[in-house]
Order: sequence, then structure tokens, then C-alpha cells
Amino acid sequence: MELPKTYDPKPVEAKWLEKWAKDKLFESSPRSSREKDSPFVIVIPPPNITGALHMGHALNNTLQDVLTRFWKMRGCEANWVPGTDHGGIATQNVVEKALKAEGKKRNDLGREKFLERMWRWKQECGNTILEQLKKMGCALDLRPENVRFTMDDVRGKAVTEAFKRLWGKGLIYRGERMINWCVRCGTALSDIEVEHEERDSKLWHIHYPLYVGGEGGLCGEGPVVATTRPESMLGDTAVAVHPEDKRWKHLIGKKCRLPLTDRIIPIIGDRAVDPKFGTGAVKVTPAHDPVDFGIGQRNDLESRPVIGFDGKMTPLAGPEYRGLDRDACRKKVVEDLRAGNLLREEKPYRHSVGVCYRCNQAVEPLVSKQWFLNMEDSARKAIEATKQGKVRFYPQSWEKPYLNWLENIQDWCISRQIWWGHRIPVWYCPNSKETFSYDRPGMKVEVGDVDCKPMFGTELDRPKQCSGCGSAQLEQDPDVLDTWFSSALWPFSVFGWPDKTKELGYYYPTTVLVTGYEILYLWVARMVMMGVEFMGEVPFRDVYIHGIVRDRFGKKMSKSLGNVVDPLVLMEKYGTDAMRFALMTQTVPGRDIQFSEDSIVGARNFCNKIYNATRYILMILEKLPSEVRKKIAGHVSEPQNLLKMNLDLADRWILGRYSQTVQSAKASFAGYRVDESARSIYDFLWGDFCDWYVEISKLSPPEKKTEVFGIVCVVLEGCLKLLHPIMPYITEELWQVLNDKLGKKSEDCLLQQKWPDFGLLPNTQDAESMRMMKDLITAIRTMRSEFGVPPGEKIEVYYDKMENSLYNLYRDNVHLVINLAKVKGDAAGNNPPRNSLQYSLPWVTIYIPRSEVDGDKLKTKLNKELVSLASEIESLSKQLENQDFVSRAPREKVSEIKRRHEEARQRQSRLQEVLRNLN
RNA sequence: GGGCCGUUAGCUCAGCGGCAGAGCGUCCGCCUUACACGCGGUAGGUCGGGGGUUCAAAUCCCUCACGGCCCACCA
Repeated sequence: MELPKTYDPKPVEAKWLEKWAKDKLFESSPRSSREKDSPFVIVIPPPNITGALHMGHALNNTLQDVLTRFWKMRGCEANWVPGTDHGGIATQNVVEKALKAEGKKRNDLGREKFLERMWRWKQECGNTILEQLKKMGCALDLRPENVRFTMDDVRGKAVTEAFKRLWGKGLIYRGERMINWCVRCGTALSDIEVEHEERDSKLWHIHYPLYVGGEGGLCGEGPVVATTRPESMLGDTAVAVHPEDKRWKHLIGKKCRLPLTDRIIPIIGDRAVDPKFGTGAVKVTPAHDPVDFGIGQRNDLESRPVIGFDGKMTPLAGPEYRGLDRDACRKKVVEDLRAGNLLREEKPYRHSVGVCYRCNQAVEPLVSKQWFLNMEDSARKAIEATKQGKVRFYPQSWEKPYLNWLENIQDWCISRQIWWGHRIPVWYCPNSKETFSYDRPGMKVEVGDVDCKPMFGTELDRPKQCSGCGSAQLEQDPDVLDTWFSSALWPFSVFGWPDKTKELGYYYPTTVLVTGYEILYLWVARMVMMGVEFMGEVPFRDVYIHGIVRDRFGKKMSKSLGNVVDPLVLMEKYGTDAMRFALMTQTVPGRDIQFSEDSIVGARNFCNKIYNATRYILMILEKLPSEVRKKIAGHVSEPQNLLKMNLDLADRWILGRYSQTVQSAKASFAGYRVDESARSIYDFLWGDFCDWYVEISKLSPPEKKTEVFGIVCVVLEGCLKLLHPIMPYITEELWQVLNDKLGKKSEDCLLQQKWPDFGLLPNTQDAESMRMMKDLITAIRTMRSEFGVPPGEKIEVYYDKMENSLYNLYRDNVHLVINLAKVKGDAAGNNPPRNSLQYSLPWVTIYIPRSEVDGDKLKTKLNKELVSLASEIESLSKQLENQDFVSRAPREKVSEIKRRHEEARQRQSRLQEVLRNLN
């Protein structure tokens, strides 16, 4: 059967995907004990069930797959744990959008019906992304019973248990605080779910007339405040200045009139005011600004919420403004101020605005009653563990920002006013003052007057009656938990915590977490805290942080920019292995990737190169007698035996380079430098093996075929293993075909093979000798090319006398020169005819007899070389004349410089002689 | 305001104390029976600027400039 000339990934990928699943290759179960037999464990950053695979997933999961496959081949019990995340706000938004298309809102359906709809969505679309990961070749055990979901029963149990324990410790509390409210999503957000975006706006200076007292209030020149949010002035309850500010100090204690209203507000002194900013006077809106909230508390100011949960002005904003949207209100306030001659200045101002990380709308700081989690204690423990080196960051530079965040830990607002998520397991008595309906938009405020305490309980295990008044009319808190709450438990909830399962004992703590830096605080830091809190041990030893995949101009990919590349399209067009390889060569820990299609073309070409090299080798094997093939198969099984054979320079050289590549690829994979690994295998396989050794193998005499093709097959087979973690499909295919051709029948897959361990150390003498032969061949090729010798023409070459050891080297390998540089025969040491092309290496001068030599062209070339040689000699001799260098540098270094200096001098004198002969 | 990362060939990026590298692109020549998704050859760089440490700096330290990111109650 003829193999086609170019590699066609599609049928190959489909075939092996099926075989891997059939052979249960990715399944894992705990071995006897962790101490004896430590596993390699990764829990997947659970993709959101709304998600379709994007380049970020492709990068993140390819990295995990590479590591998983590598360590499995290294003999570890490898377990990459799959699952998905319910994705709170994000997922609810998607379904709400679908509802909107039907002209409905979630309230039209009611909670129960809406949740049914959410679950239906999860059933239908929730596994899409896992299917796509499977297509990418990910070594995930995707049997339904092995796929976790943050809202399945086991994970739900973990969430309740975690809540209960934290509640029991008094770390979870309900409080009225200023929180970030997303008007569009209709929920509170935690501080780190707010992103800061620079936006163009204006800074307005507003005059607040002084109130001098008396009937009706005589108004005089008062403070001028600076603000970026004029609409919030309707909720002002004071003006604040710095207590020592000379400009305004005299006003402290006086009052002024709040423009557009008839309210009289005090002028106070507070150190939170920066005298250098704006006018030095600040309007204070305790209900809508975190700083002002603090000022309000310190100075016992009234809080007047003028912006509601719906983003519209409340009745407190006054009859003129109530019901207006906050943006419309801003316009009107500015107009009215201008009309009232109270607007002193209006200048363009660019400043950062907090926006919702899910919908990009400006968040509104509002006072609201929410659930909070105090994490000071677990943060302290997490810091301690990290500083003891129990968590290591790759790259290390991320440790500092992570620690810094932990050191400044704030209480975490964990309640969300949405329906999709883990419902807060707390029940209220309707007769109590403490009840959920207190501040919910659109809910009736019915506050009882009894002091009953909220009670812990779930929907399935609800408290029967109020522990205070005995009422049986208990109602559960309508809110759900932040989606990141369940994510924080992921590294142990996936193994069945709080049950003490065998899995939990064997797989926890996990080996490495692979993730992007954008969720370092949202997720990574919180997992560490919850890990130390509940397991008493950090959840992972290593954190590998990768960057973002950007477009070819370095811009973030986004739907609105239209610069998104779809990994599935790339896989379809170039093959999955090509996409994986392209990503892996470009990912340096912690750094973003500028991805363009060019890079994947290169990777595709590499696939083709490997494919064709194998195709060639198969063709050769076919032609060999079956007993030779058998011997070759023996070498592939026992590569060490090759070292006992009679080997030529090139053989020893390629085996040395091979063993070097095996070692460096191993070290790089183990150190999370997949990029280095990929590059070193690429360079070796293409640059050394294909370009040189396979070409050389074509020259081997019949009696050496066993050794030479033994080496070819050993190196190829080994490289397929080295590449397998990165390019699973093509390597599997070629490895199977190769084995088949070698008569090694097996049902096994490449992933089940041991990582190559080739004991030969590269011999420096061989490497040096081979370099000299390659240099000679290249020099002759260069002359041929530069002086237009027709490619097919065999040429005569003469050499200067070489010293004995060099001559022996040359003589032993002359067949390489003859064939690879297309030279007629061995003429070393003969007297070259006049009219020769002449060229020098440090150890020999080459003469190529030509009648039609272009002397000028040759002279130009030689002169150019002499110039660069001269500068090299100068810098080398300078070093050697430097006594400090000779005495202080390591001895090997000094002798190396001496050697290079001597070589350069020799080459120089040879070139000069060549030039003289030309004249 | 604090911190982090980057600045190396035309482009994208490795290298991070001891001879400046790769891929793509350029230019020249080749369908040499594994591969034109290929082969051989070629050009192209004061390693952002300035100081310092060192026998030796793209590499370590300081500083400046530019670009990007993160954090902070930047009215």
C-alpha cells in the first residue's frame, strides 16, 4: 500500500481517538500508596458550560495534556481530572439572552421554571467543550461517571459542607456594606470581579453656596467641589475638606446648600480628602461611594441612596429626577447646574471606571445587605505555606503579586442575586427583623419585629421550625453563592470531599495547576486558602502560569474586534498536531503569545517532514531482507546493543546527539519548559537527523545496513516518543506503522511505552570531528553555489596537505564529502592545477579546478572573509594579552581562546596565500 | 501611587555571564526516486539609551526612555 505524499491528519485522528477510548487509556485509579508510588495529578480548570473552545482553552489544555502524557510515559499514575463549571452569572446571562429573544424575562418564568430551563441548557450544551477537548486529543477520561460538574450532587455537598464549617467558625456573616452592584446583571460582585477601564469623561467643578443661616438661608460664596459623577450629588449629605487645608479650613463647621435641592448640608474636615486633587473640596455621598461611605461613618452622616438597584434614580433624588436613568440624570443635573450658574468648570478628564467583568457595564457602588466570608486566617496560613515553598510558581515572578494580594486580603462578598448557582443554605423566620426581603429589588419589604436568628440548612435538609419563635414558615435565602466559591473547593471536591475517599487520599494534593494569570486571585489564591482551611494542605505543589493567546498584532482576541481565531477551524485546516505544536513552541511560561497562522504552517510542515522521513524509512525497510529487518527490530527493542557494534563517526555522532536530545527534552518537560522541549526535538529531528544522518544513511554499503538502519529506526522511534506528548496523533500513527513494518505486533499504544532512556553520553571528540566534516562539505557546497557550478556536475577537488590525524579523519569519511558535496574522487595532497577556486578552512585549503574562474568574484569574497577574520583575531589576541584574563578565567576557557586564536591565524594565512596565488 | 513583564535580524520570538540563534520573509540555484508543506546556498544585528560590577555582559546591578499588564478608597 502506497502512503500518500503528504500527511492527511483527518483519518488518522479519528482512528486513534477511537482506539484510545476503547483501550481506556486515560483512566486512572489509585495505586497502593502515595508514599511508595506518587501520582501525577492535574485537576482541569473547569471550563464554563457556556463556553465554546477558544485559543485560550487550546493553550491551557494542550499544556496539561503534554504534561499528563509525559509523566504517564515516565511511569507515573497520571490522572487528569475532567469537569465543568456552572459559571454563575455568565451562564445565566447566556440563557437570559435566549429568553430575551423570545421576548421573556426570567421573572416571567419564575425561579423554578427558569432553573429547569438552565438545567436543560446544561444537559444540551454543557459537554460541548469537553467533546472539543477530546478532539484535541486531550488525555481525559471522559466517561460520564468520571466527569465532574460544580453543581452535581457531590460538589454540591462539598459546597454545603464548606459553608457549614465556615459558618460554624463564625467566618461567614451577613452585613450591610458598600458593594459593587452590576445594574445589568442585577447582582452584587466581589471586588475582584470589577475590572478597571480607562474611559474619557469630564471633571465638573460645582459651587455649593454657603448657608449663612437665618430665615430662608442667605447664601454666600461656598466651597467648590470637583466630581466625575454629578448625578450622585443628589445624595450628598456633606462637603468635606482636609482639616489643614488653608483654603477651606475656615469653612469647617459651617453649612452649605446642596444645589438643585433645598437641603442644607454640613462642611466637615476629614483626612481622607487629598488637598492636591481637584479643588480640594469633596462632595460626600455615603450611599454611592466607598470613600464617602467611610467619611459618612466617621462623621455620622446620613446615607441617602439616590440610585436604585435598577440603575434608575430613586424617589430620594427628588421629583425632578426620580425614575431617570443614571446617565440621563447626569445630563440633566449638569444642565440644571449650568442654568443655575453653579457649574464653575467642566473639563475633559480620563479616569478609570469600574466595570462588571461579565458584561462590561459600569458598576454602581451601593450599600446592600450581603453575605461575606472572612478569610484573614486562611490567607495567613496560605502565605505561610507558600513562603515555606509548598507552592511554587512557574514563572516565579507571579509569587509576589499573589502574596501581596493575600497579605491585603479583604472579606469576600459571596452572595449573588441570581438564580443559577448553589443556593445559600440559610433559612429565615418571617417574623424576624433579619430577613432576606429587606433589600431585594422588586421584593416587598416586610420586616418583622422578632429577633430570631437565621438558621443553617439546605433544600433537602431544611430546618423544621424557627429556633427562636417556633414558626414553621421558614424561607430560604433567595441568593446563590458566588460561582468562585465552588471553584475554590475544586481540587478536593473532585475527589469526593468531605467523604474520606480513596481517591482523595491518593490524589490530593495534586501535582500542578495549569492556568492563566488572569484568574490568579479569583481562583488560584482562593483554592490555596480553602485547601489549607479544609485539607490542612495546599492543593497543588506547582502552579504553572501561562499567558494569553493574542492576535498577530498583539491585540487581545475578542468577538467585537472580530480577530478571534477558532482552534477548531485551525485543527480542521492544518491538523490537530500542527496546532498543538505551534502553540507549544511559542508558549514561554508567563508570557503572552502573538499567534498568527504562519506559525501553524511551520508546524504543519514539520508534521509533514516527520511523516515523509518515516515514509522513506518504511520504504527502505521494505526492501531489506527479512532477517536484516528482524535484527533492526532487535535494535529498536534494545538500543544499547547498538553501542557494541562497529560504528562510524556519523553513527556515533547521531547517537550522541540523540541521547542529548532525550535528556534535554526530559529536563525541559519536567521543568515546564514545553517550548524548549519542542524546539530541541524539532532542531534535532529536522536539522541533524533528516538533513544529515538520513542522507548519510543512503550512502551506507550493504554490509552496514543493519547498523545504519538500526540507528535510523532507533532514533526515529525514540523521537516519536519524545514528540508524543505534544503531537499525539501523528506520532501514534507513525509509531504503529513502523512497529508493524518491523514485525513487532502489539495492541499497545505509544502512550503506554516507556520514555526513551538512552545511556550514551555525547562524545565531544566525535562532535568536533563531525563538525569538521560538515564544515568541509558546506564549504564545498558554498563554493559550488556561489560560483555557479551546475548542481548535477561532479567536480574535482584538491586539498592541501593535512596533518596525519586530520588526514585519517578525512580518509575515513571521504565518502561523505564525495557524495554530499558531489565531488569526483579523492585527490587529497595532489598538486592542484592553476586556475583553481580556492577556499580555506582552518585545517585545510580546498582547490576546485575550473577554467572559467571569476577571479574578481573570488577575490571579493576572500577579502570580505579576511576582514572579519582580522577583527576576530584582534579581539582574541587582545584577550590573550590581557594578564587578568589569563590568570583569572578558568583554564579551559583560556585554552579554548588560544585554540580559536590559533585556528583563526591559520585560516588567515591560508586565505592570504590563496589571494596571493590569484594575483 | 505601588508592583510586574517586555524592548535581540524586516516580522514573531528563543538565548539570560564565555564564538549573537531559530522560524517565517528576502535573494540565488535546484522537481537530487522520503518530503517543493522540500533541498542546497546567501544577505541581514553596536542585543532600547546611559552608567556600573567582572578577566569577560545581550545575559548581573543602577538609571533613563518607550510599550504592555496587575494592584490601590485616582472625588
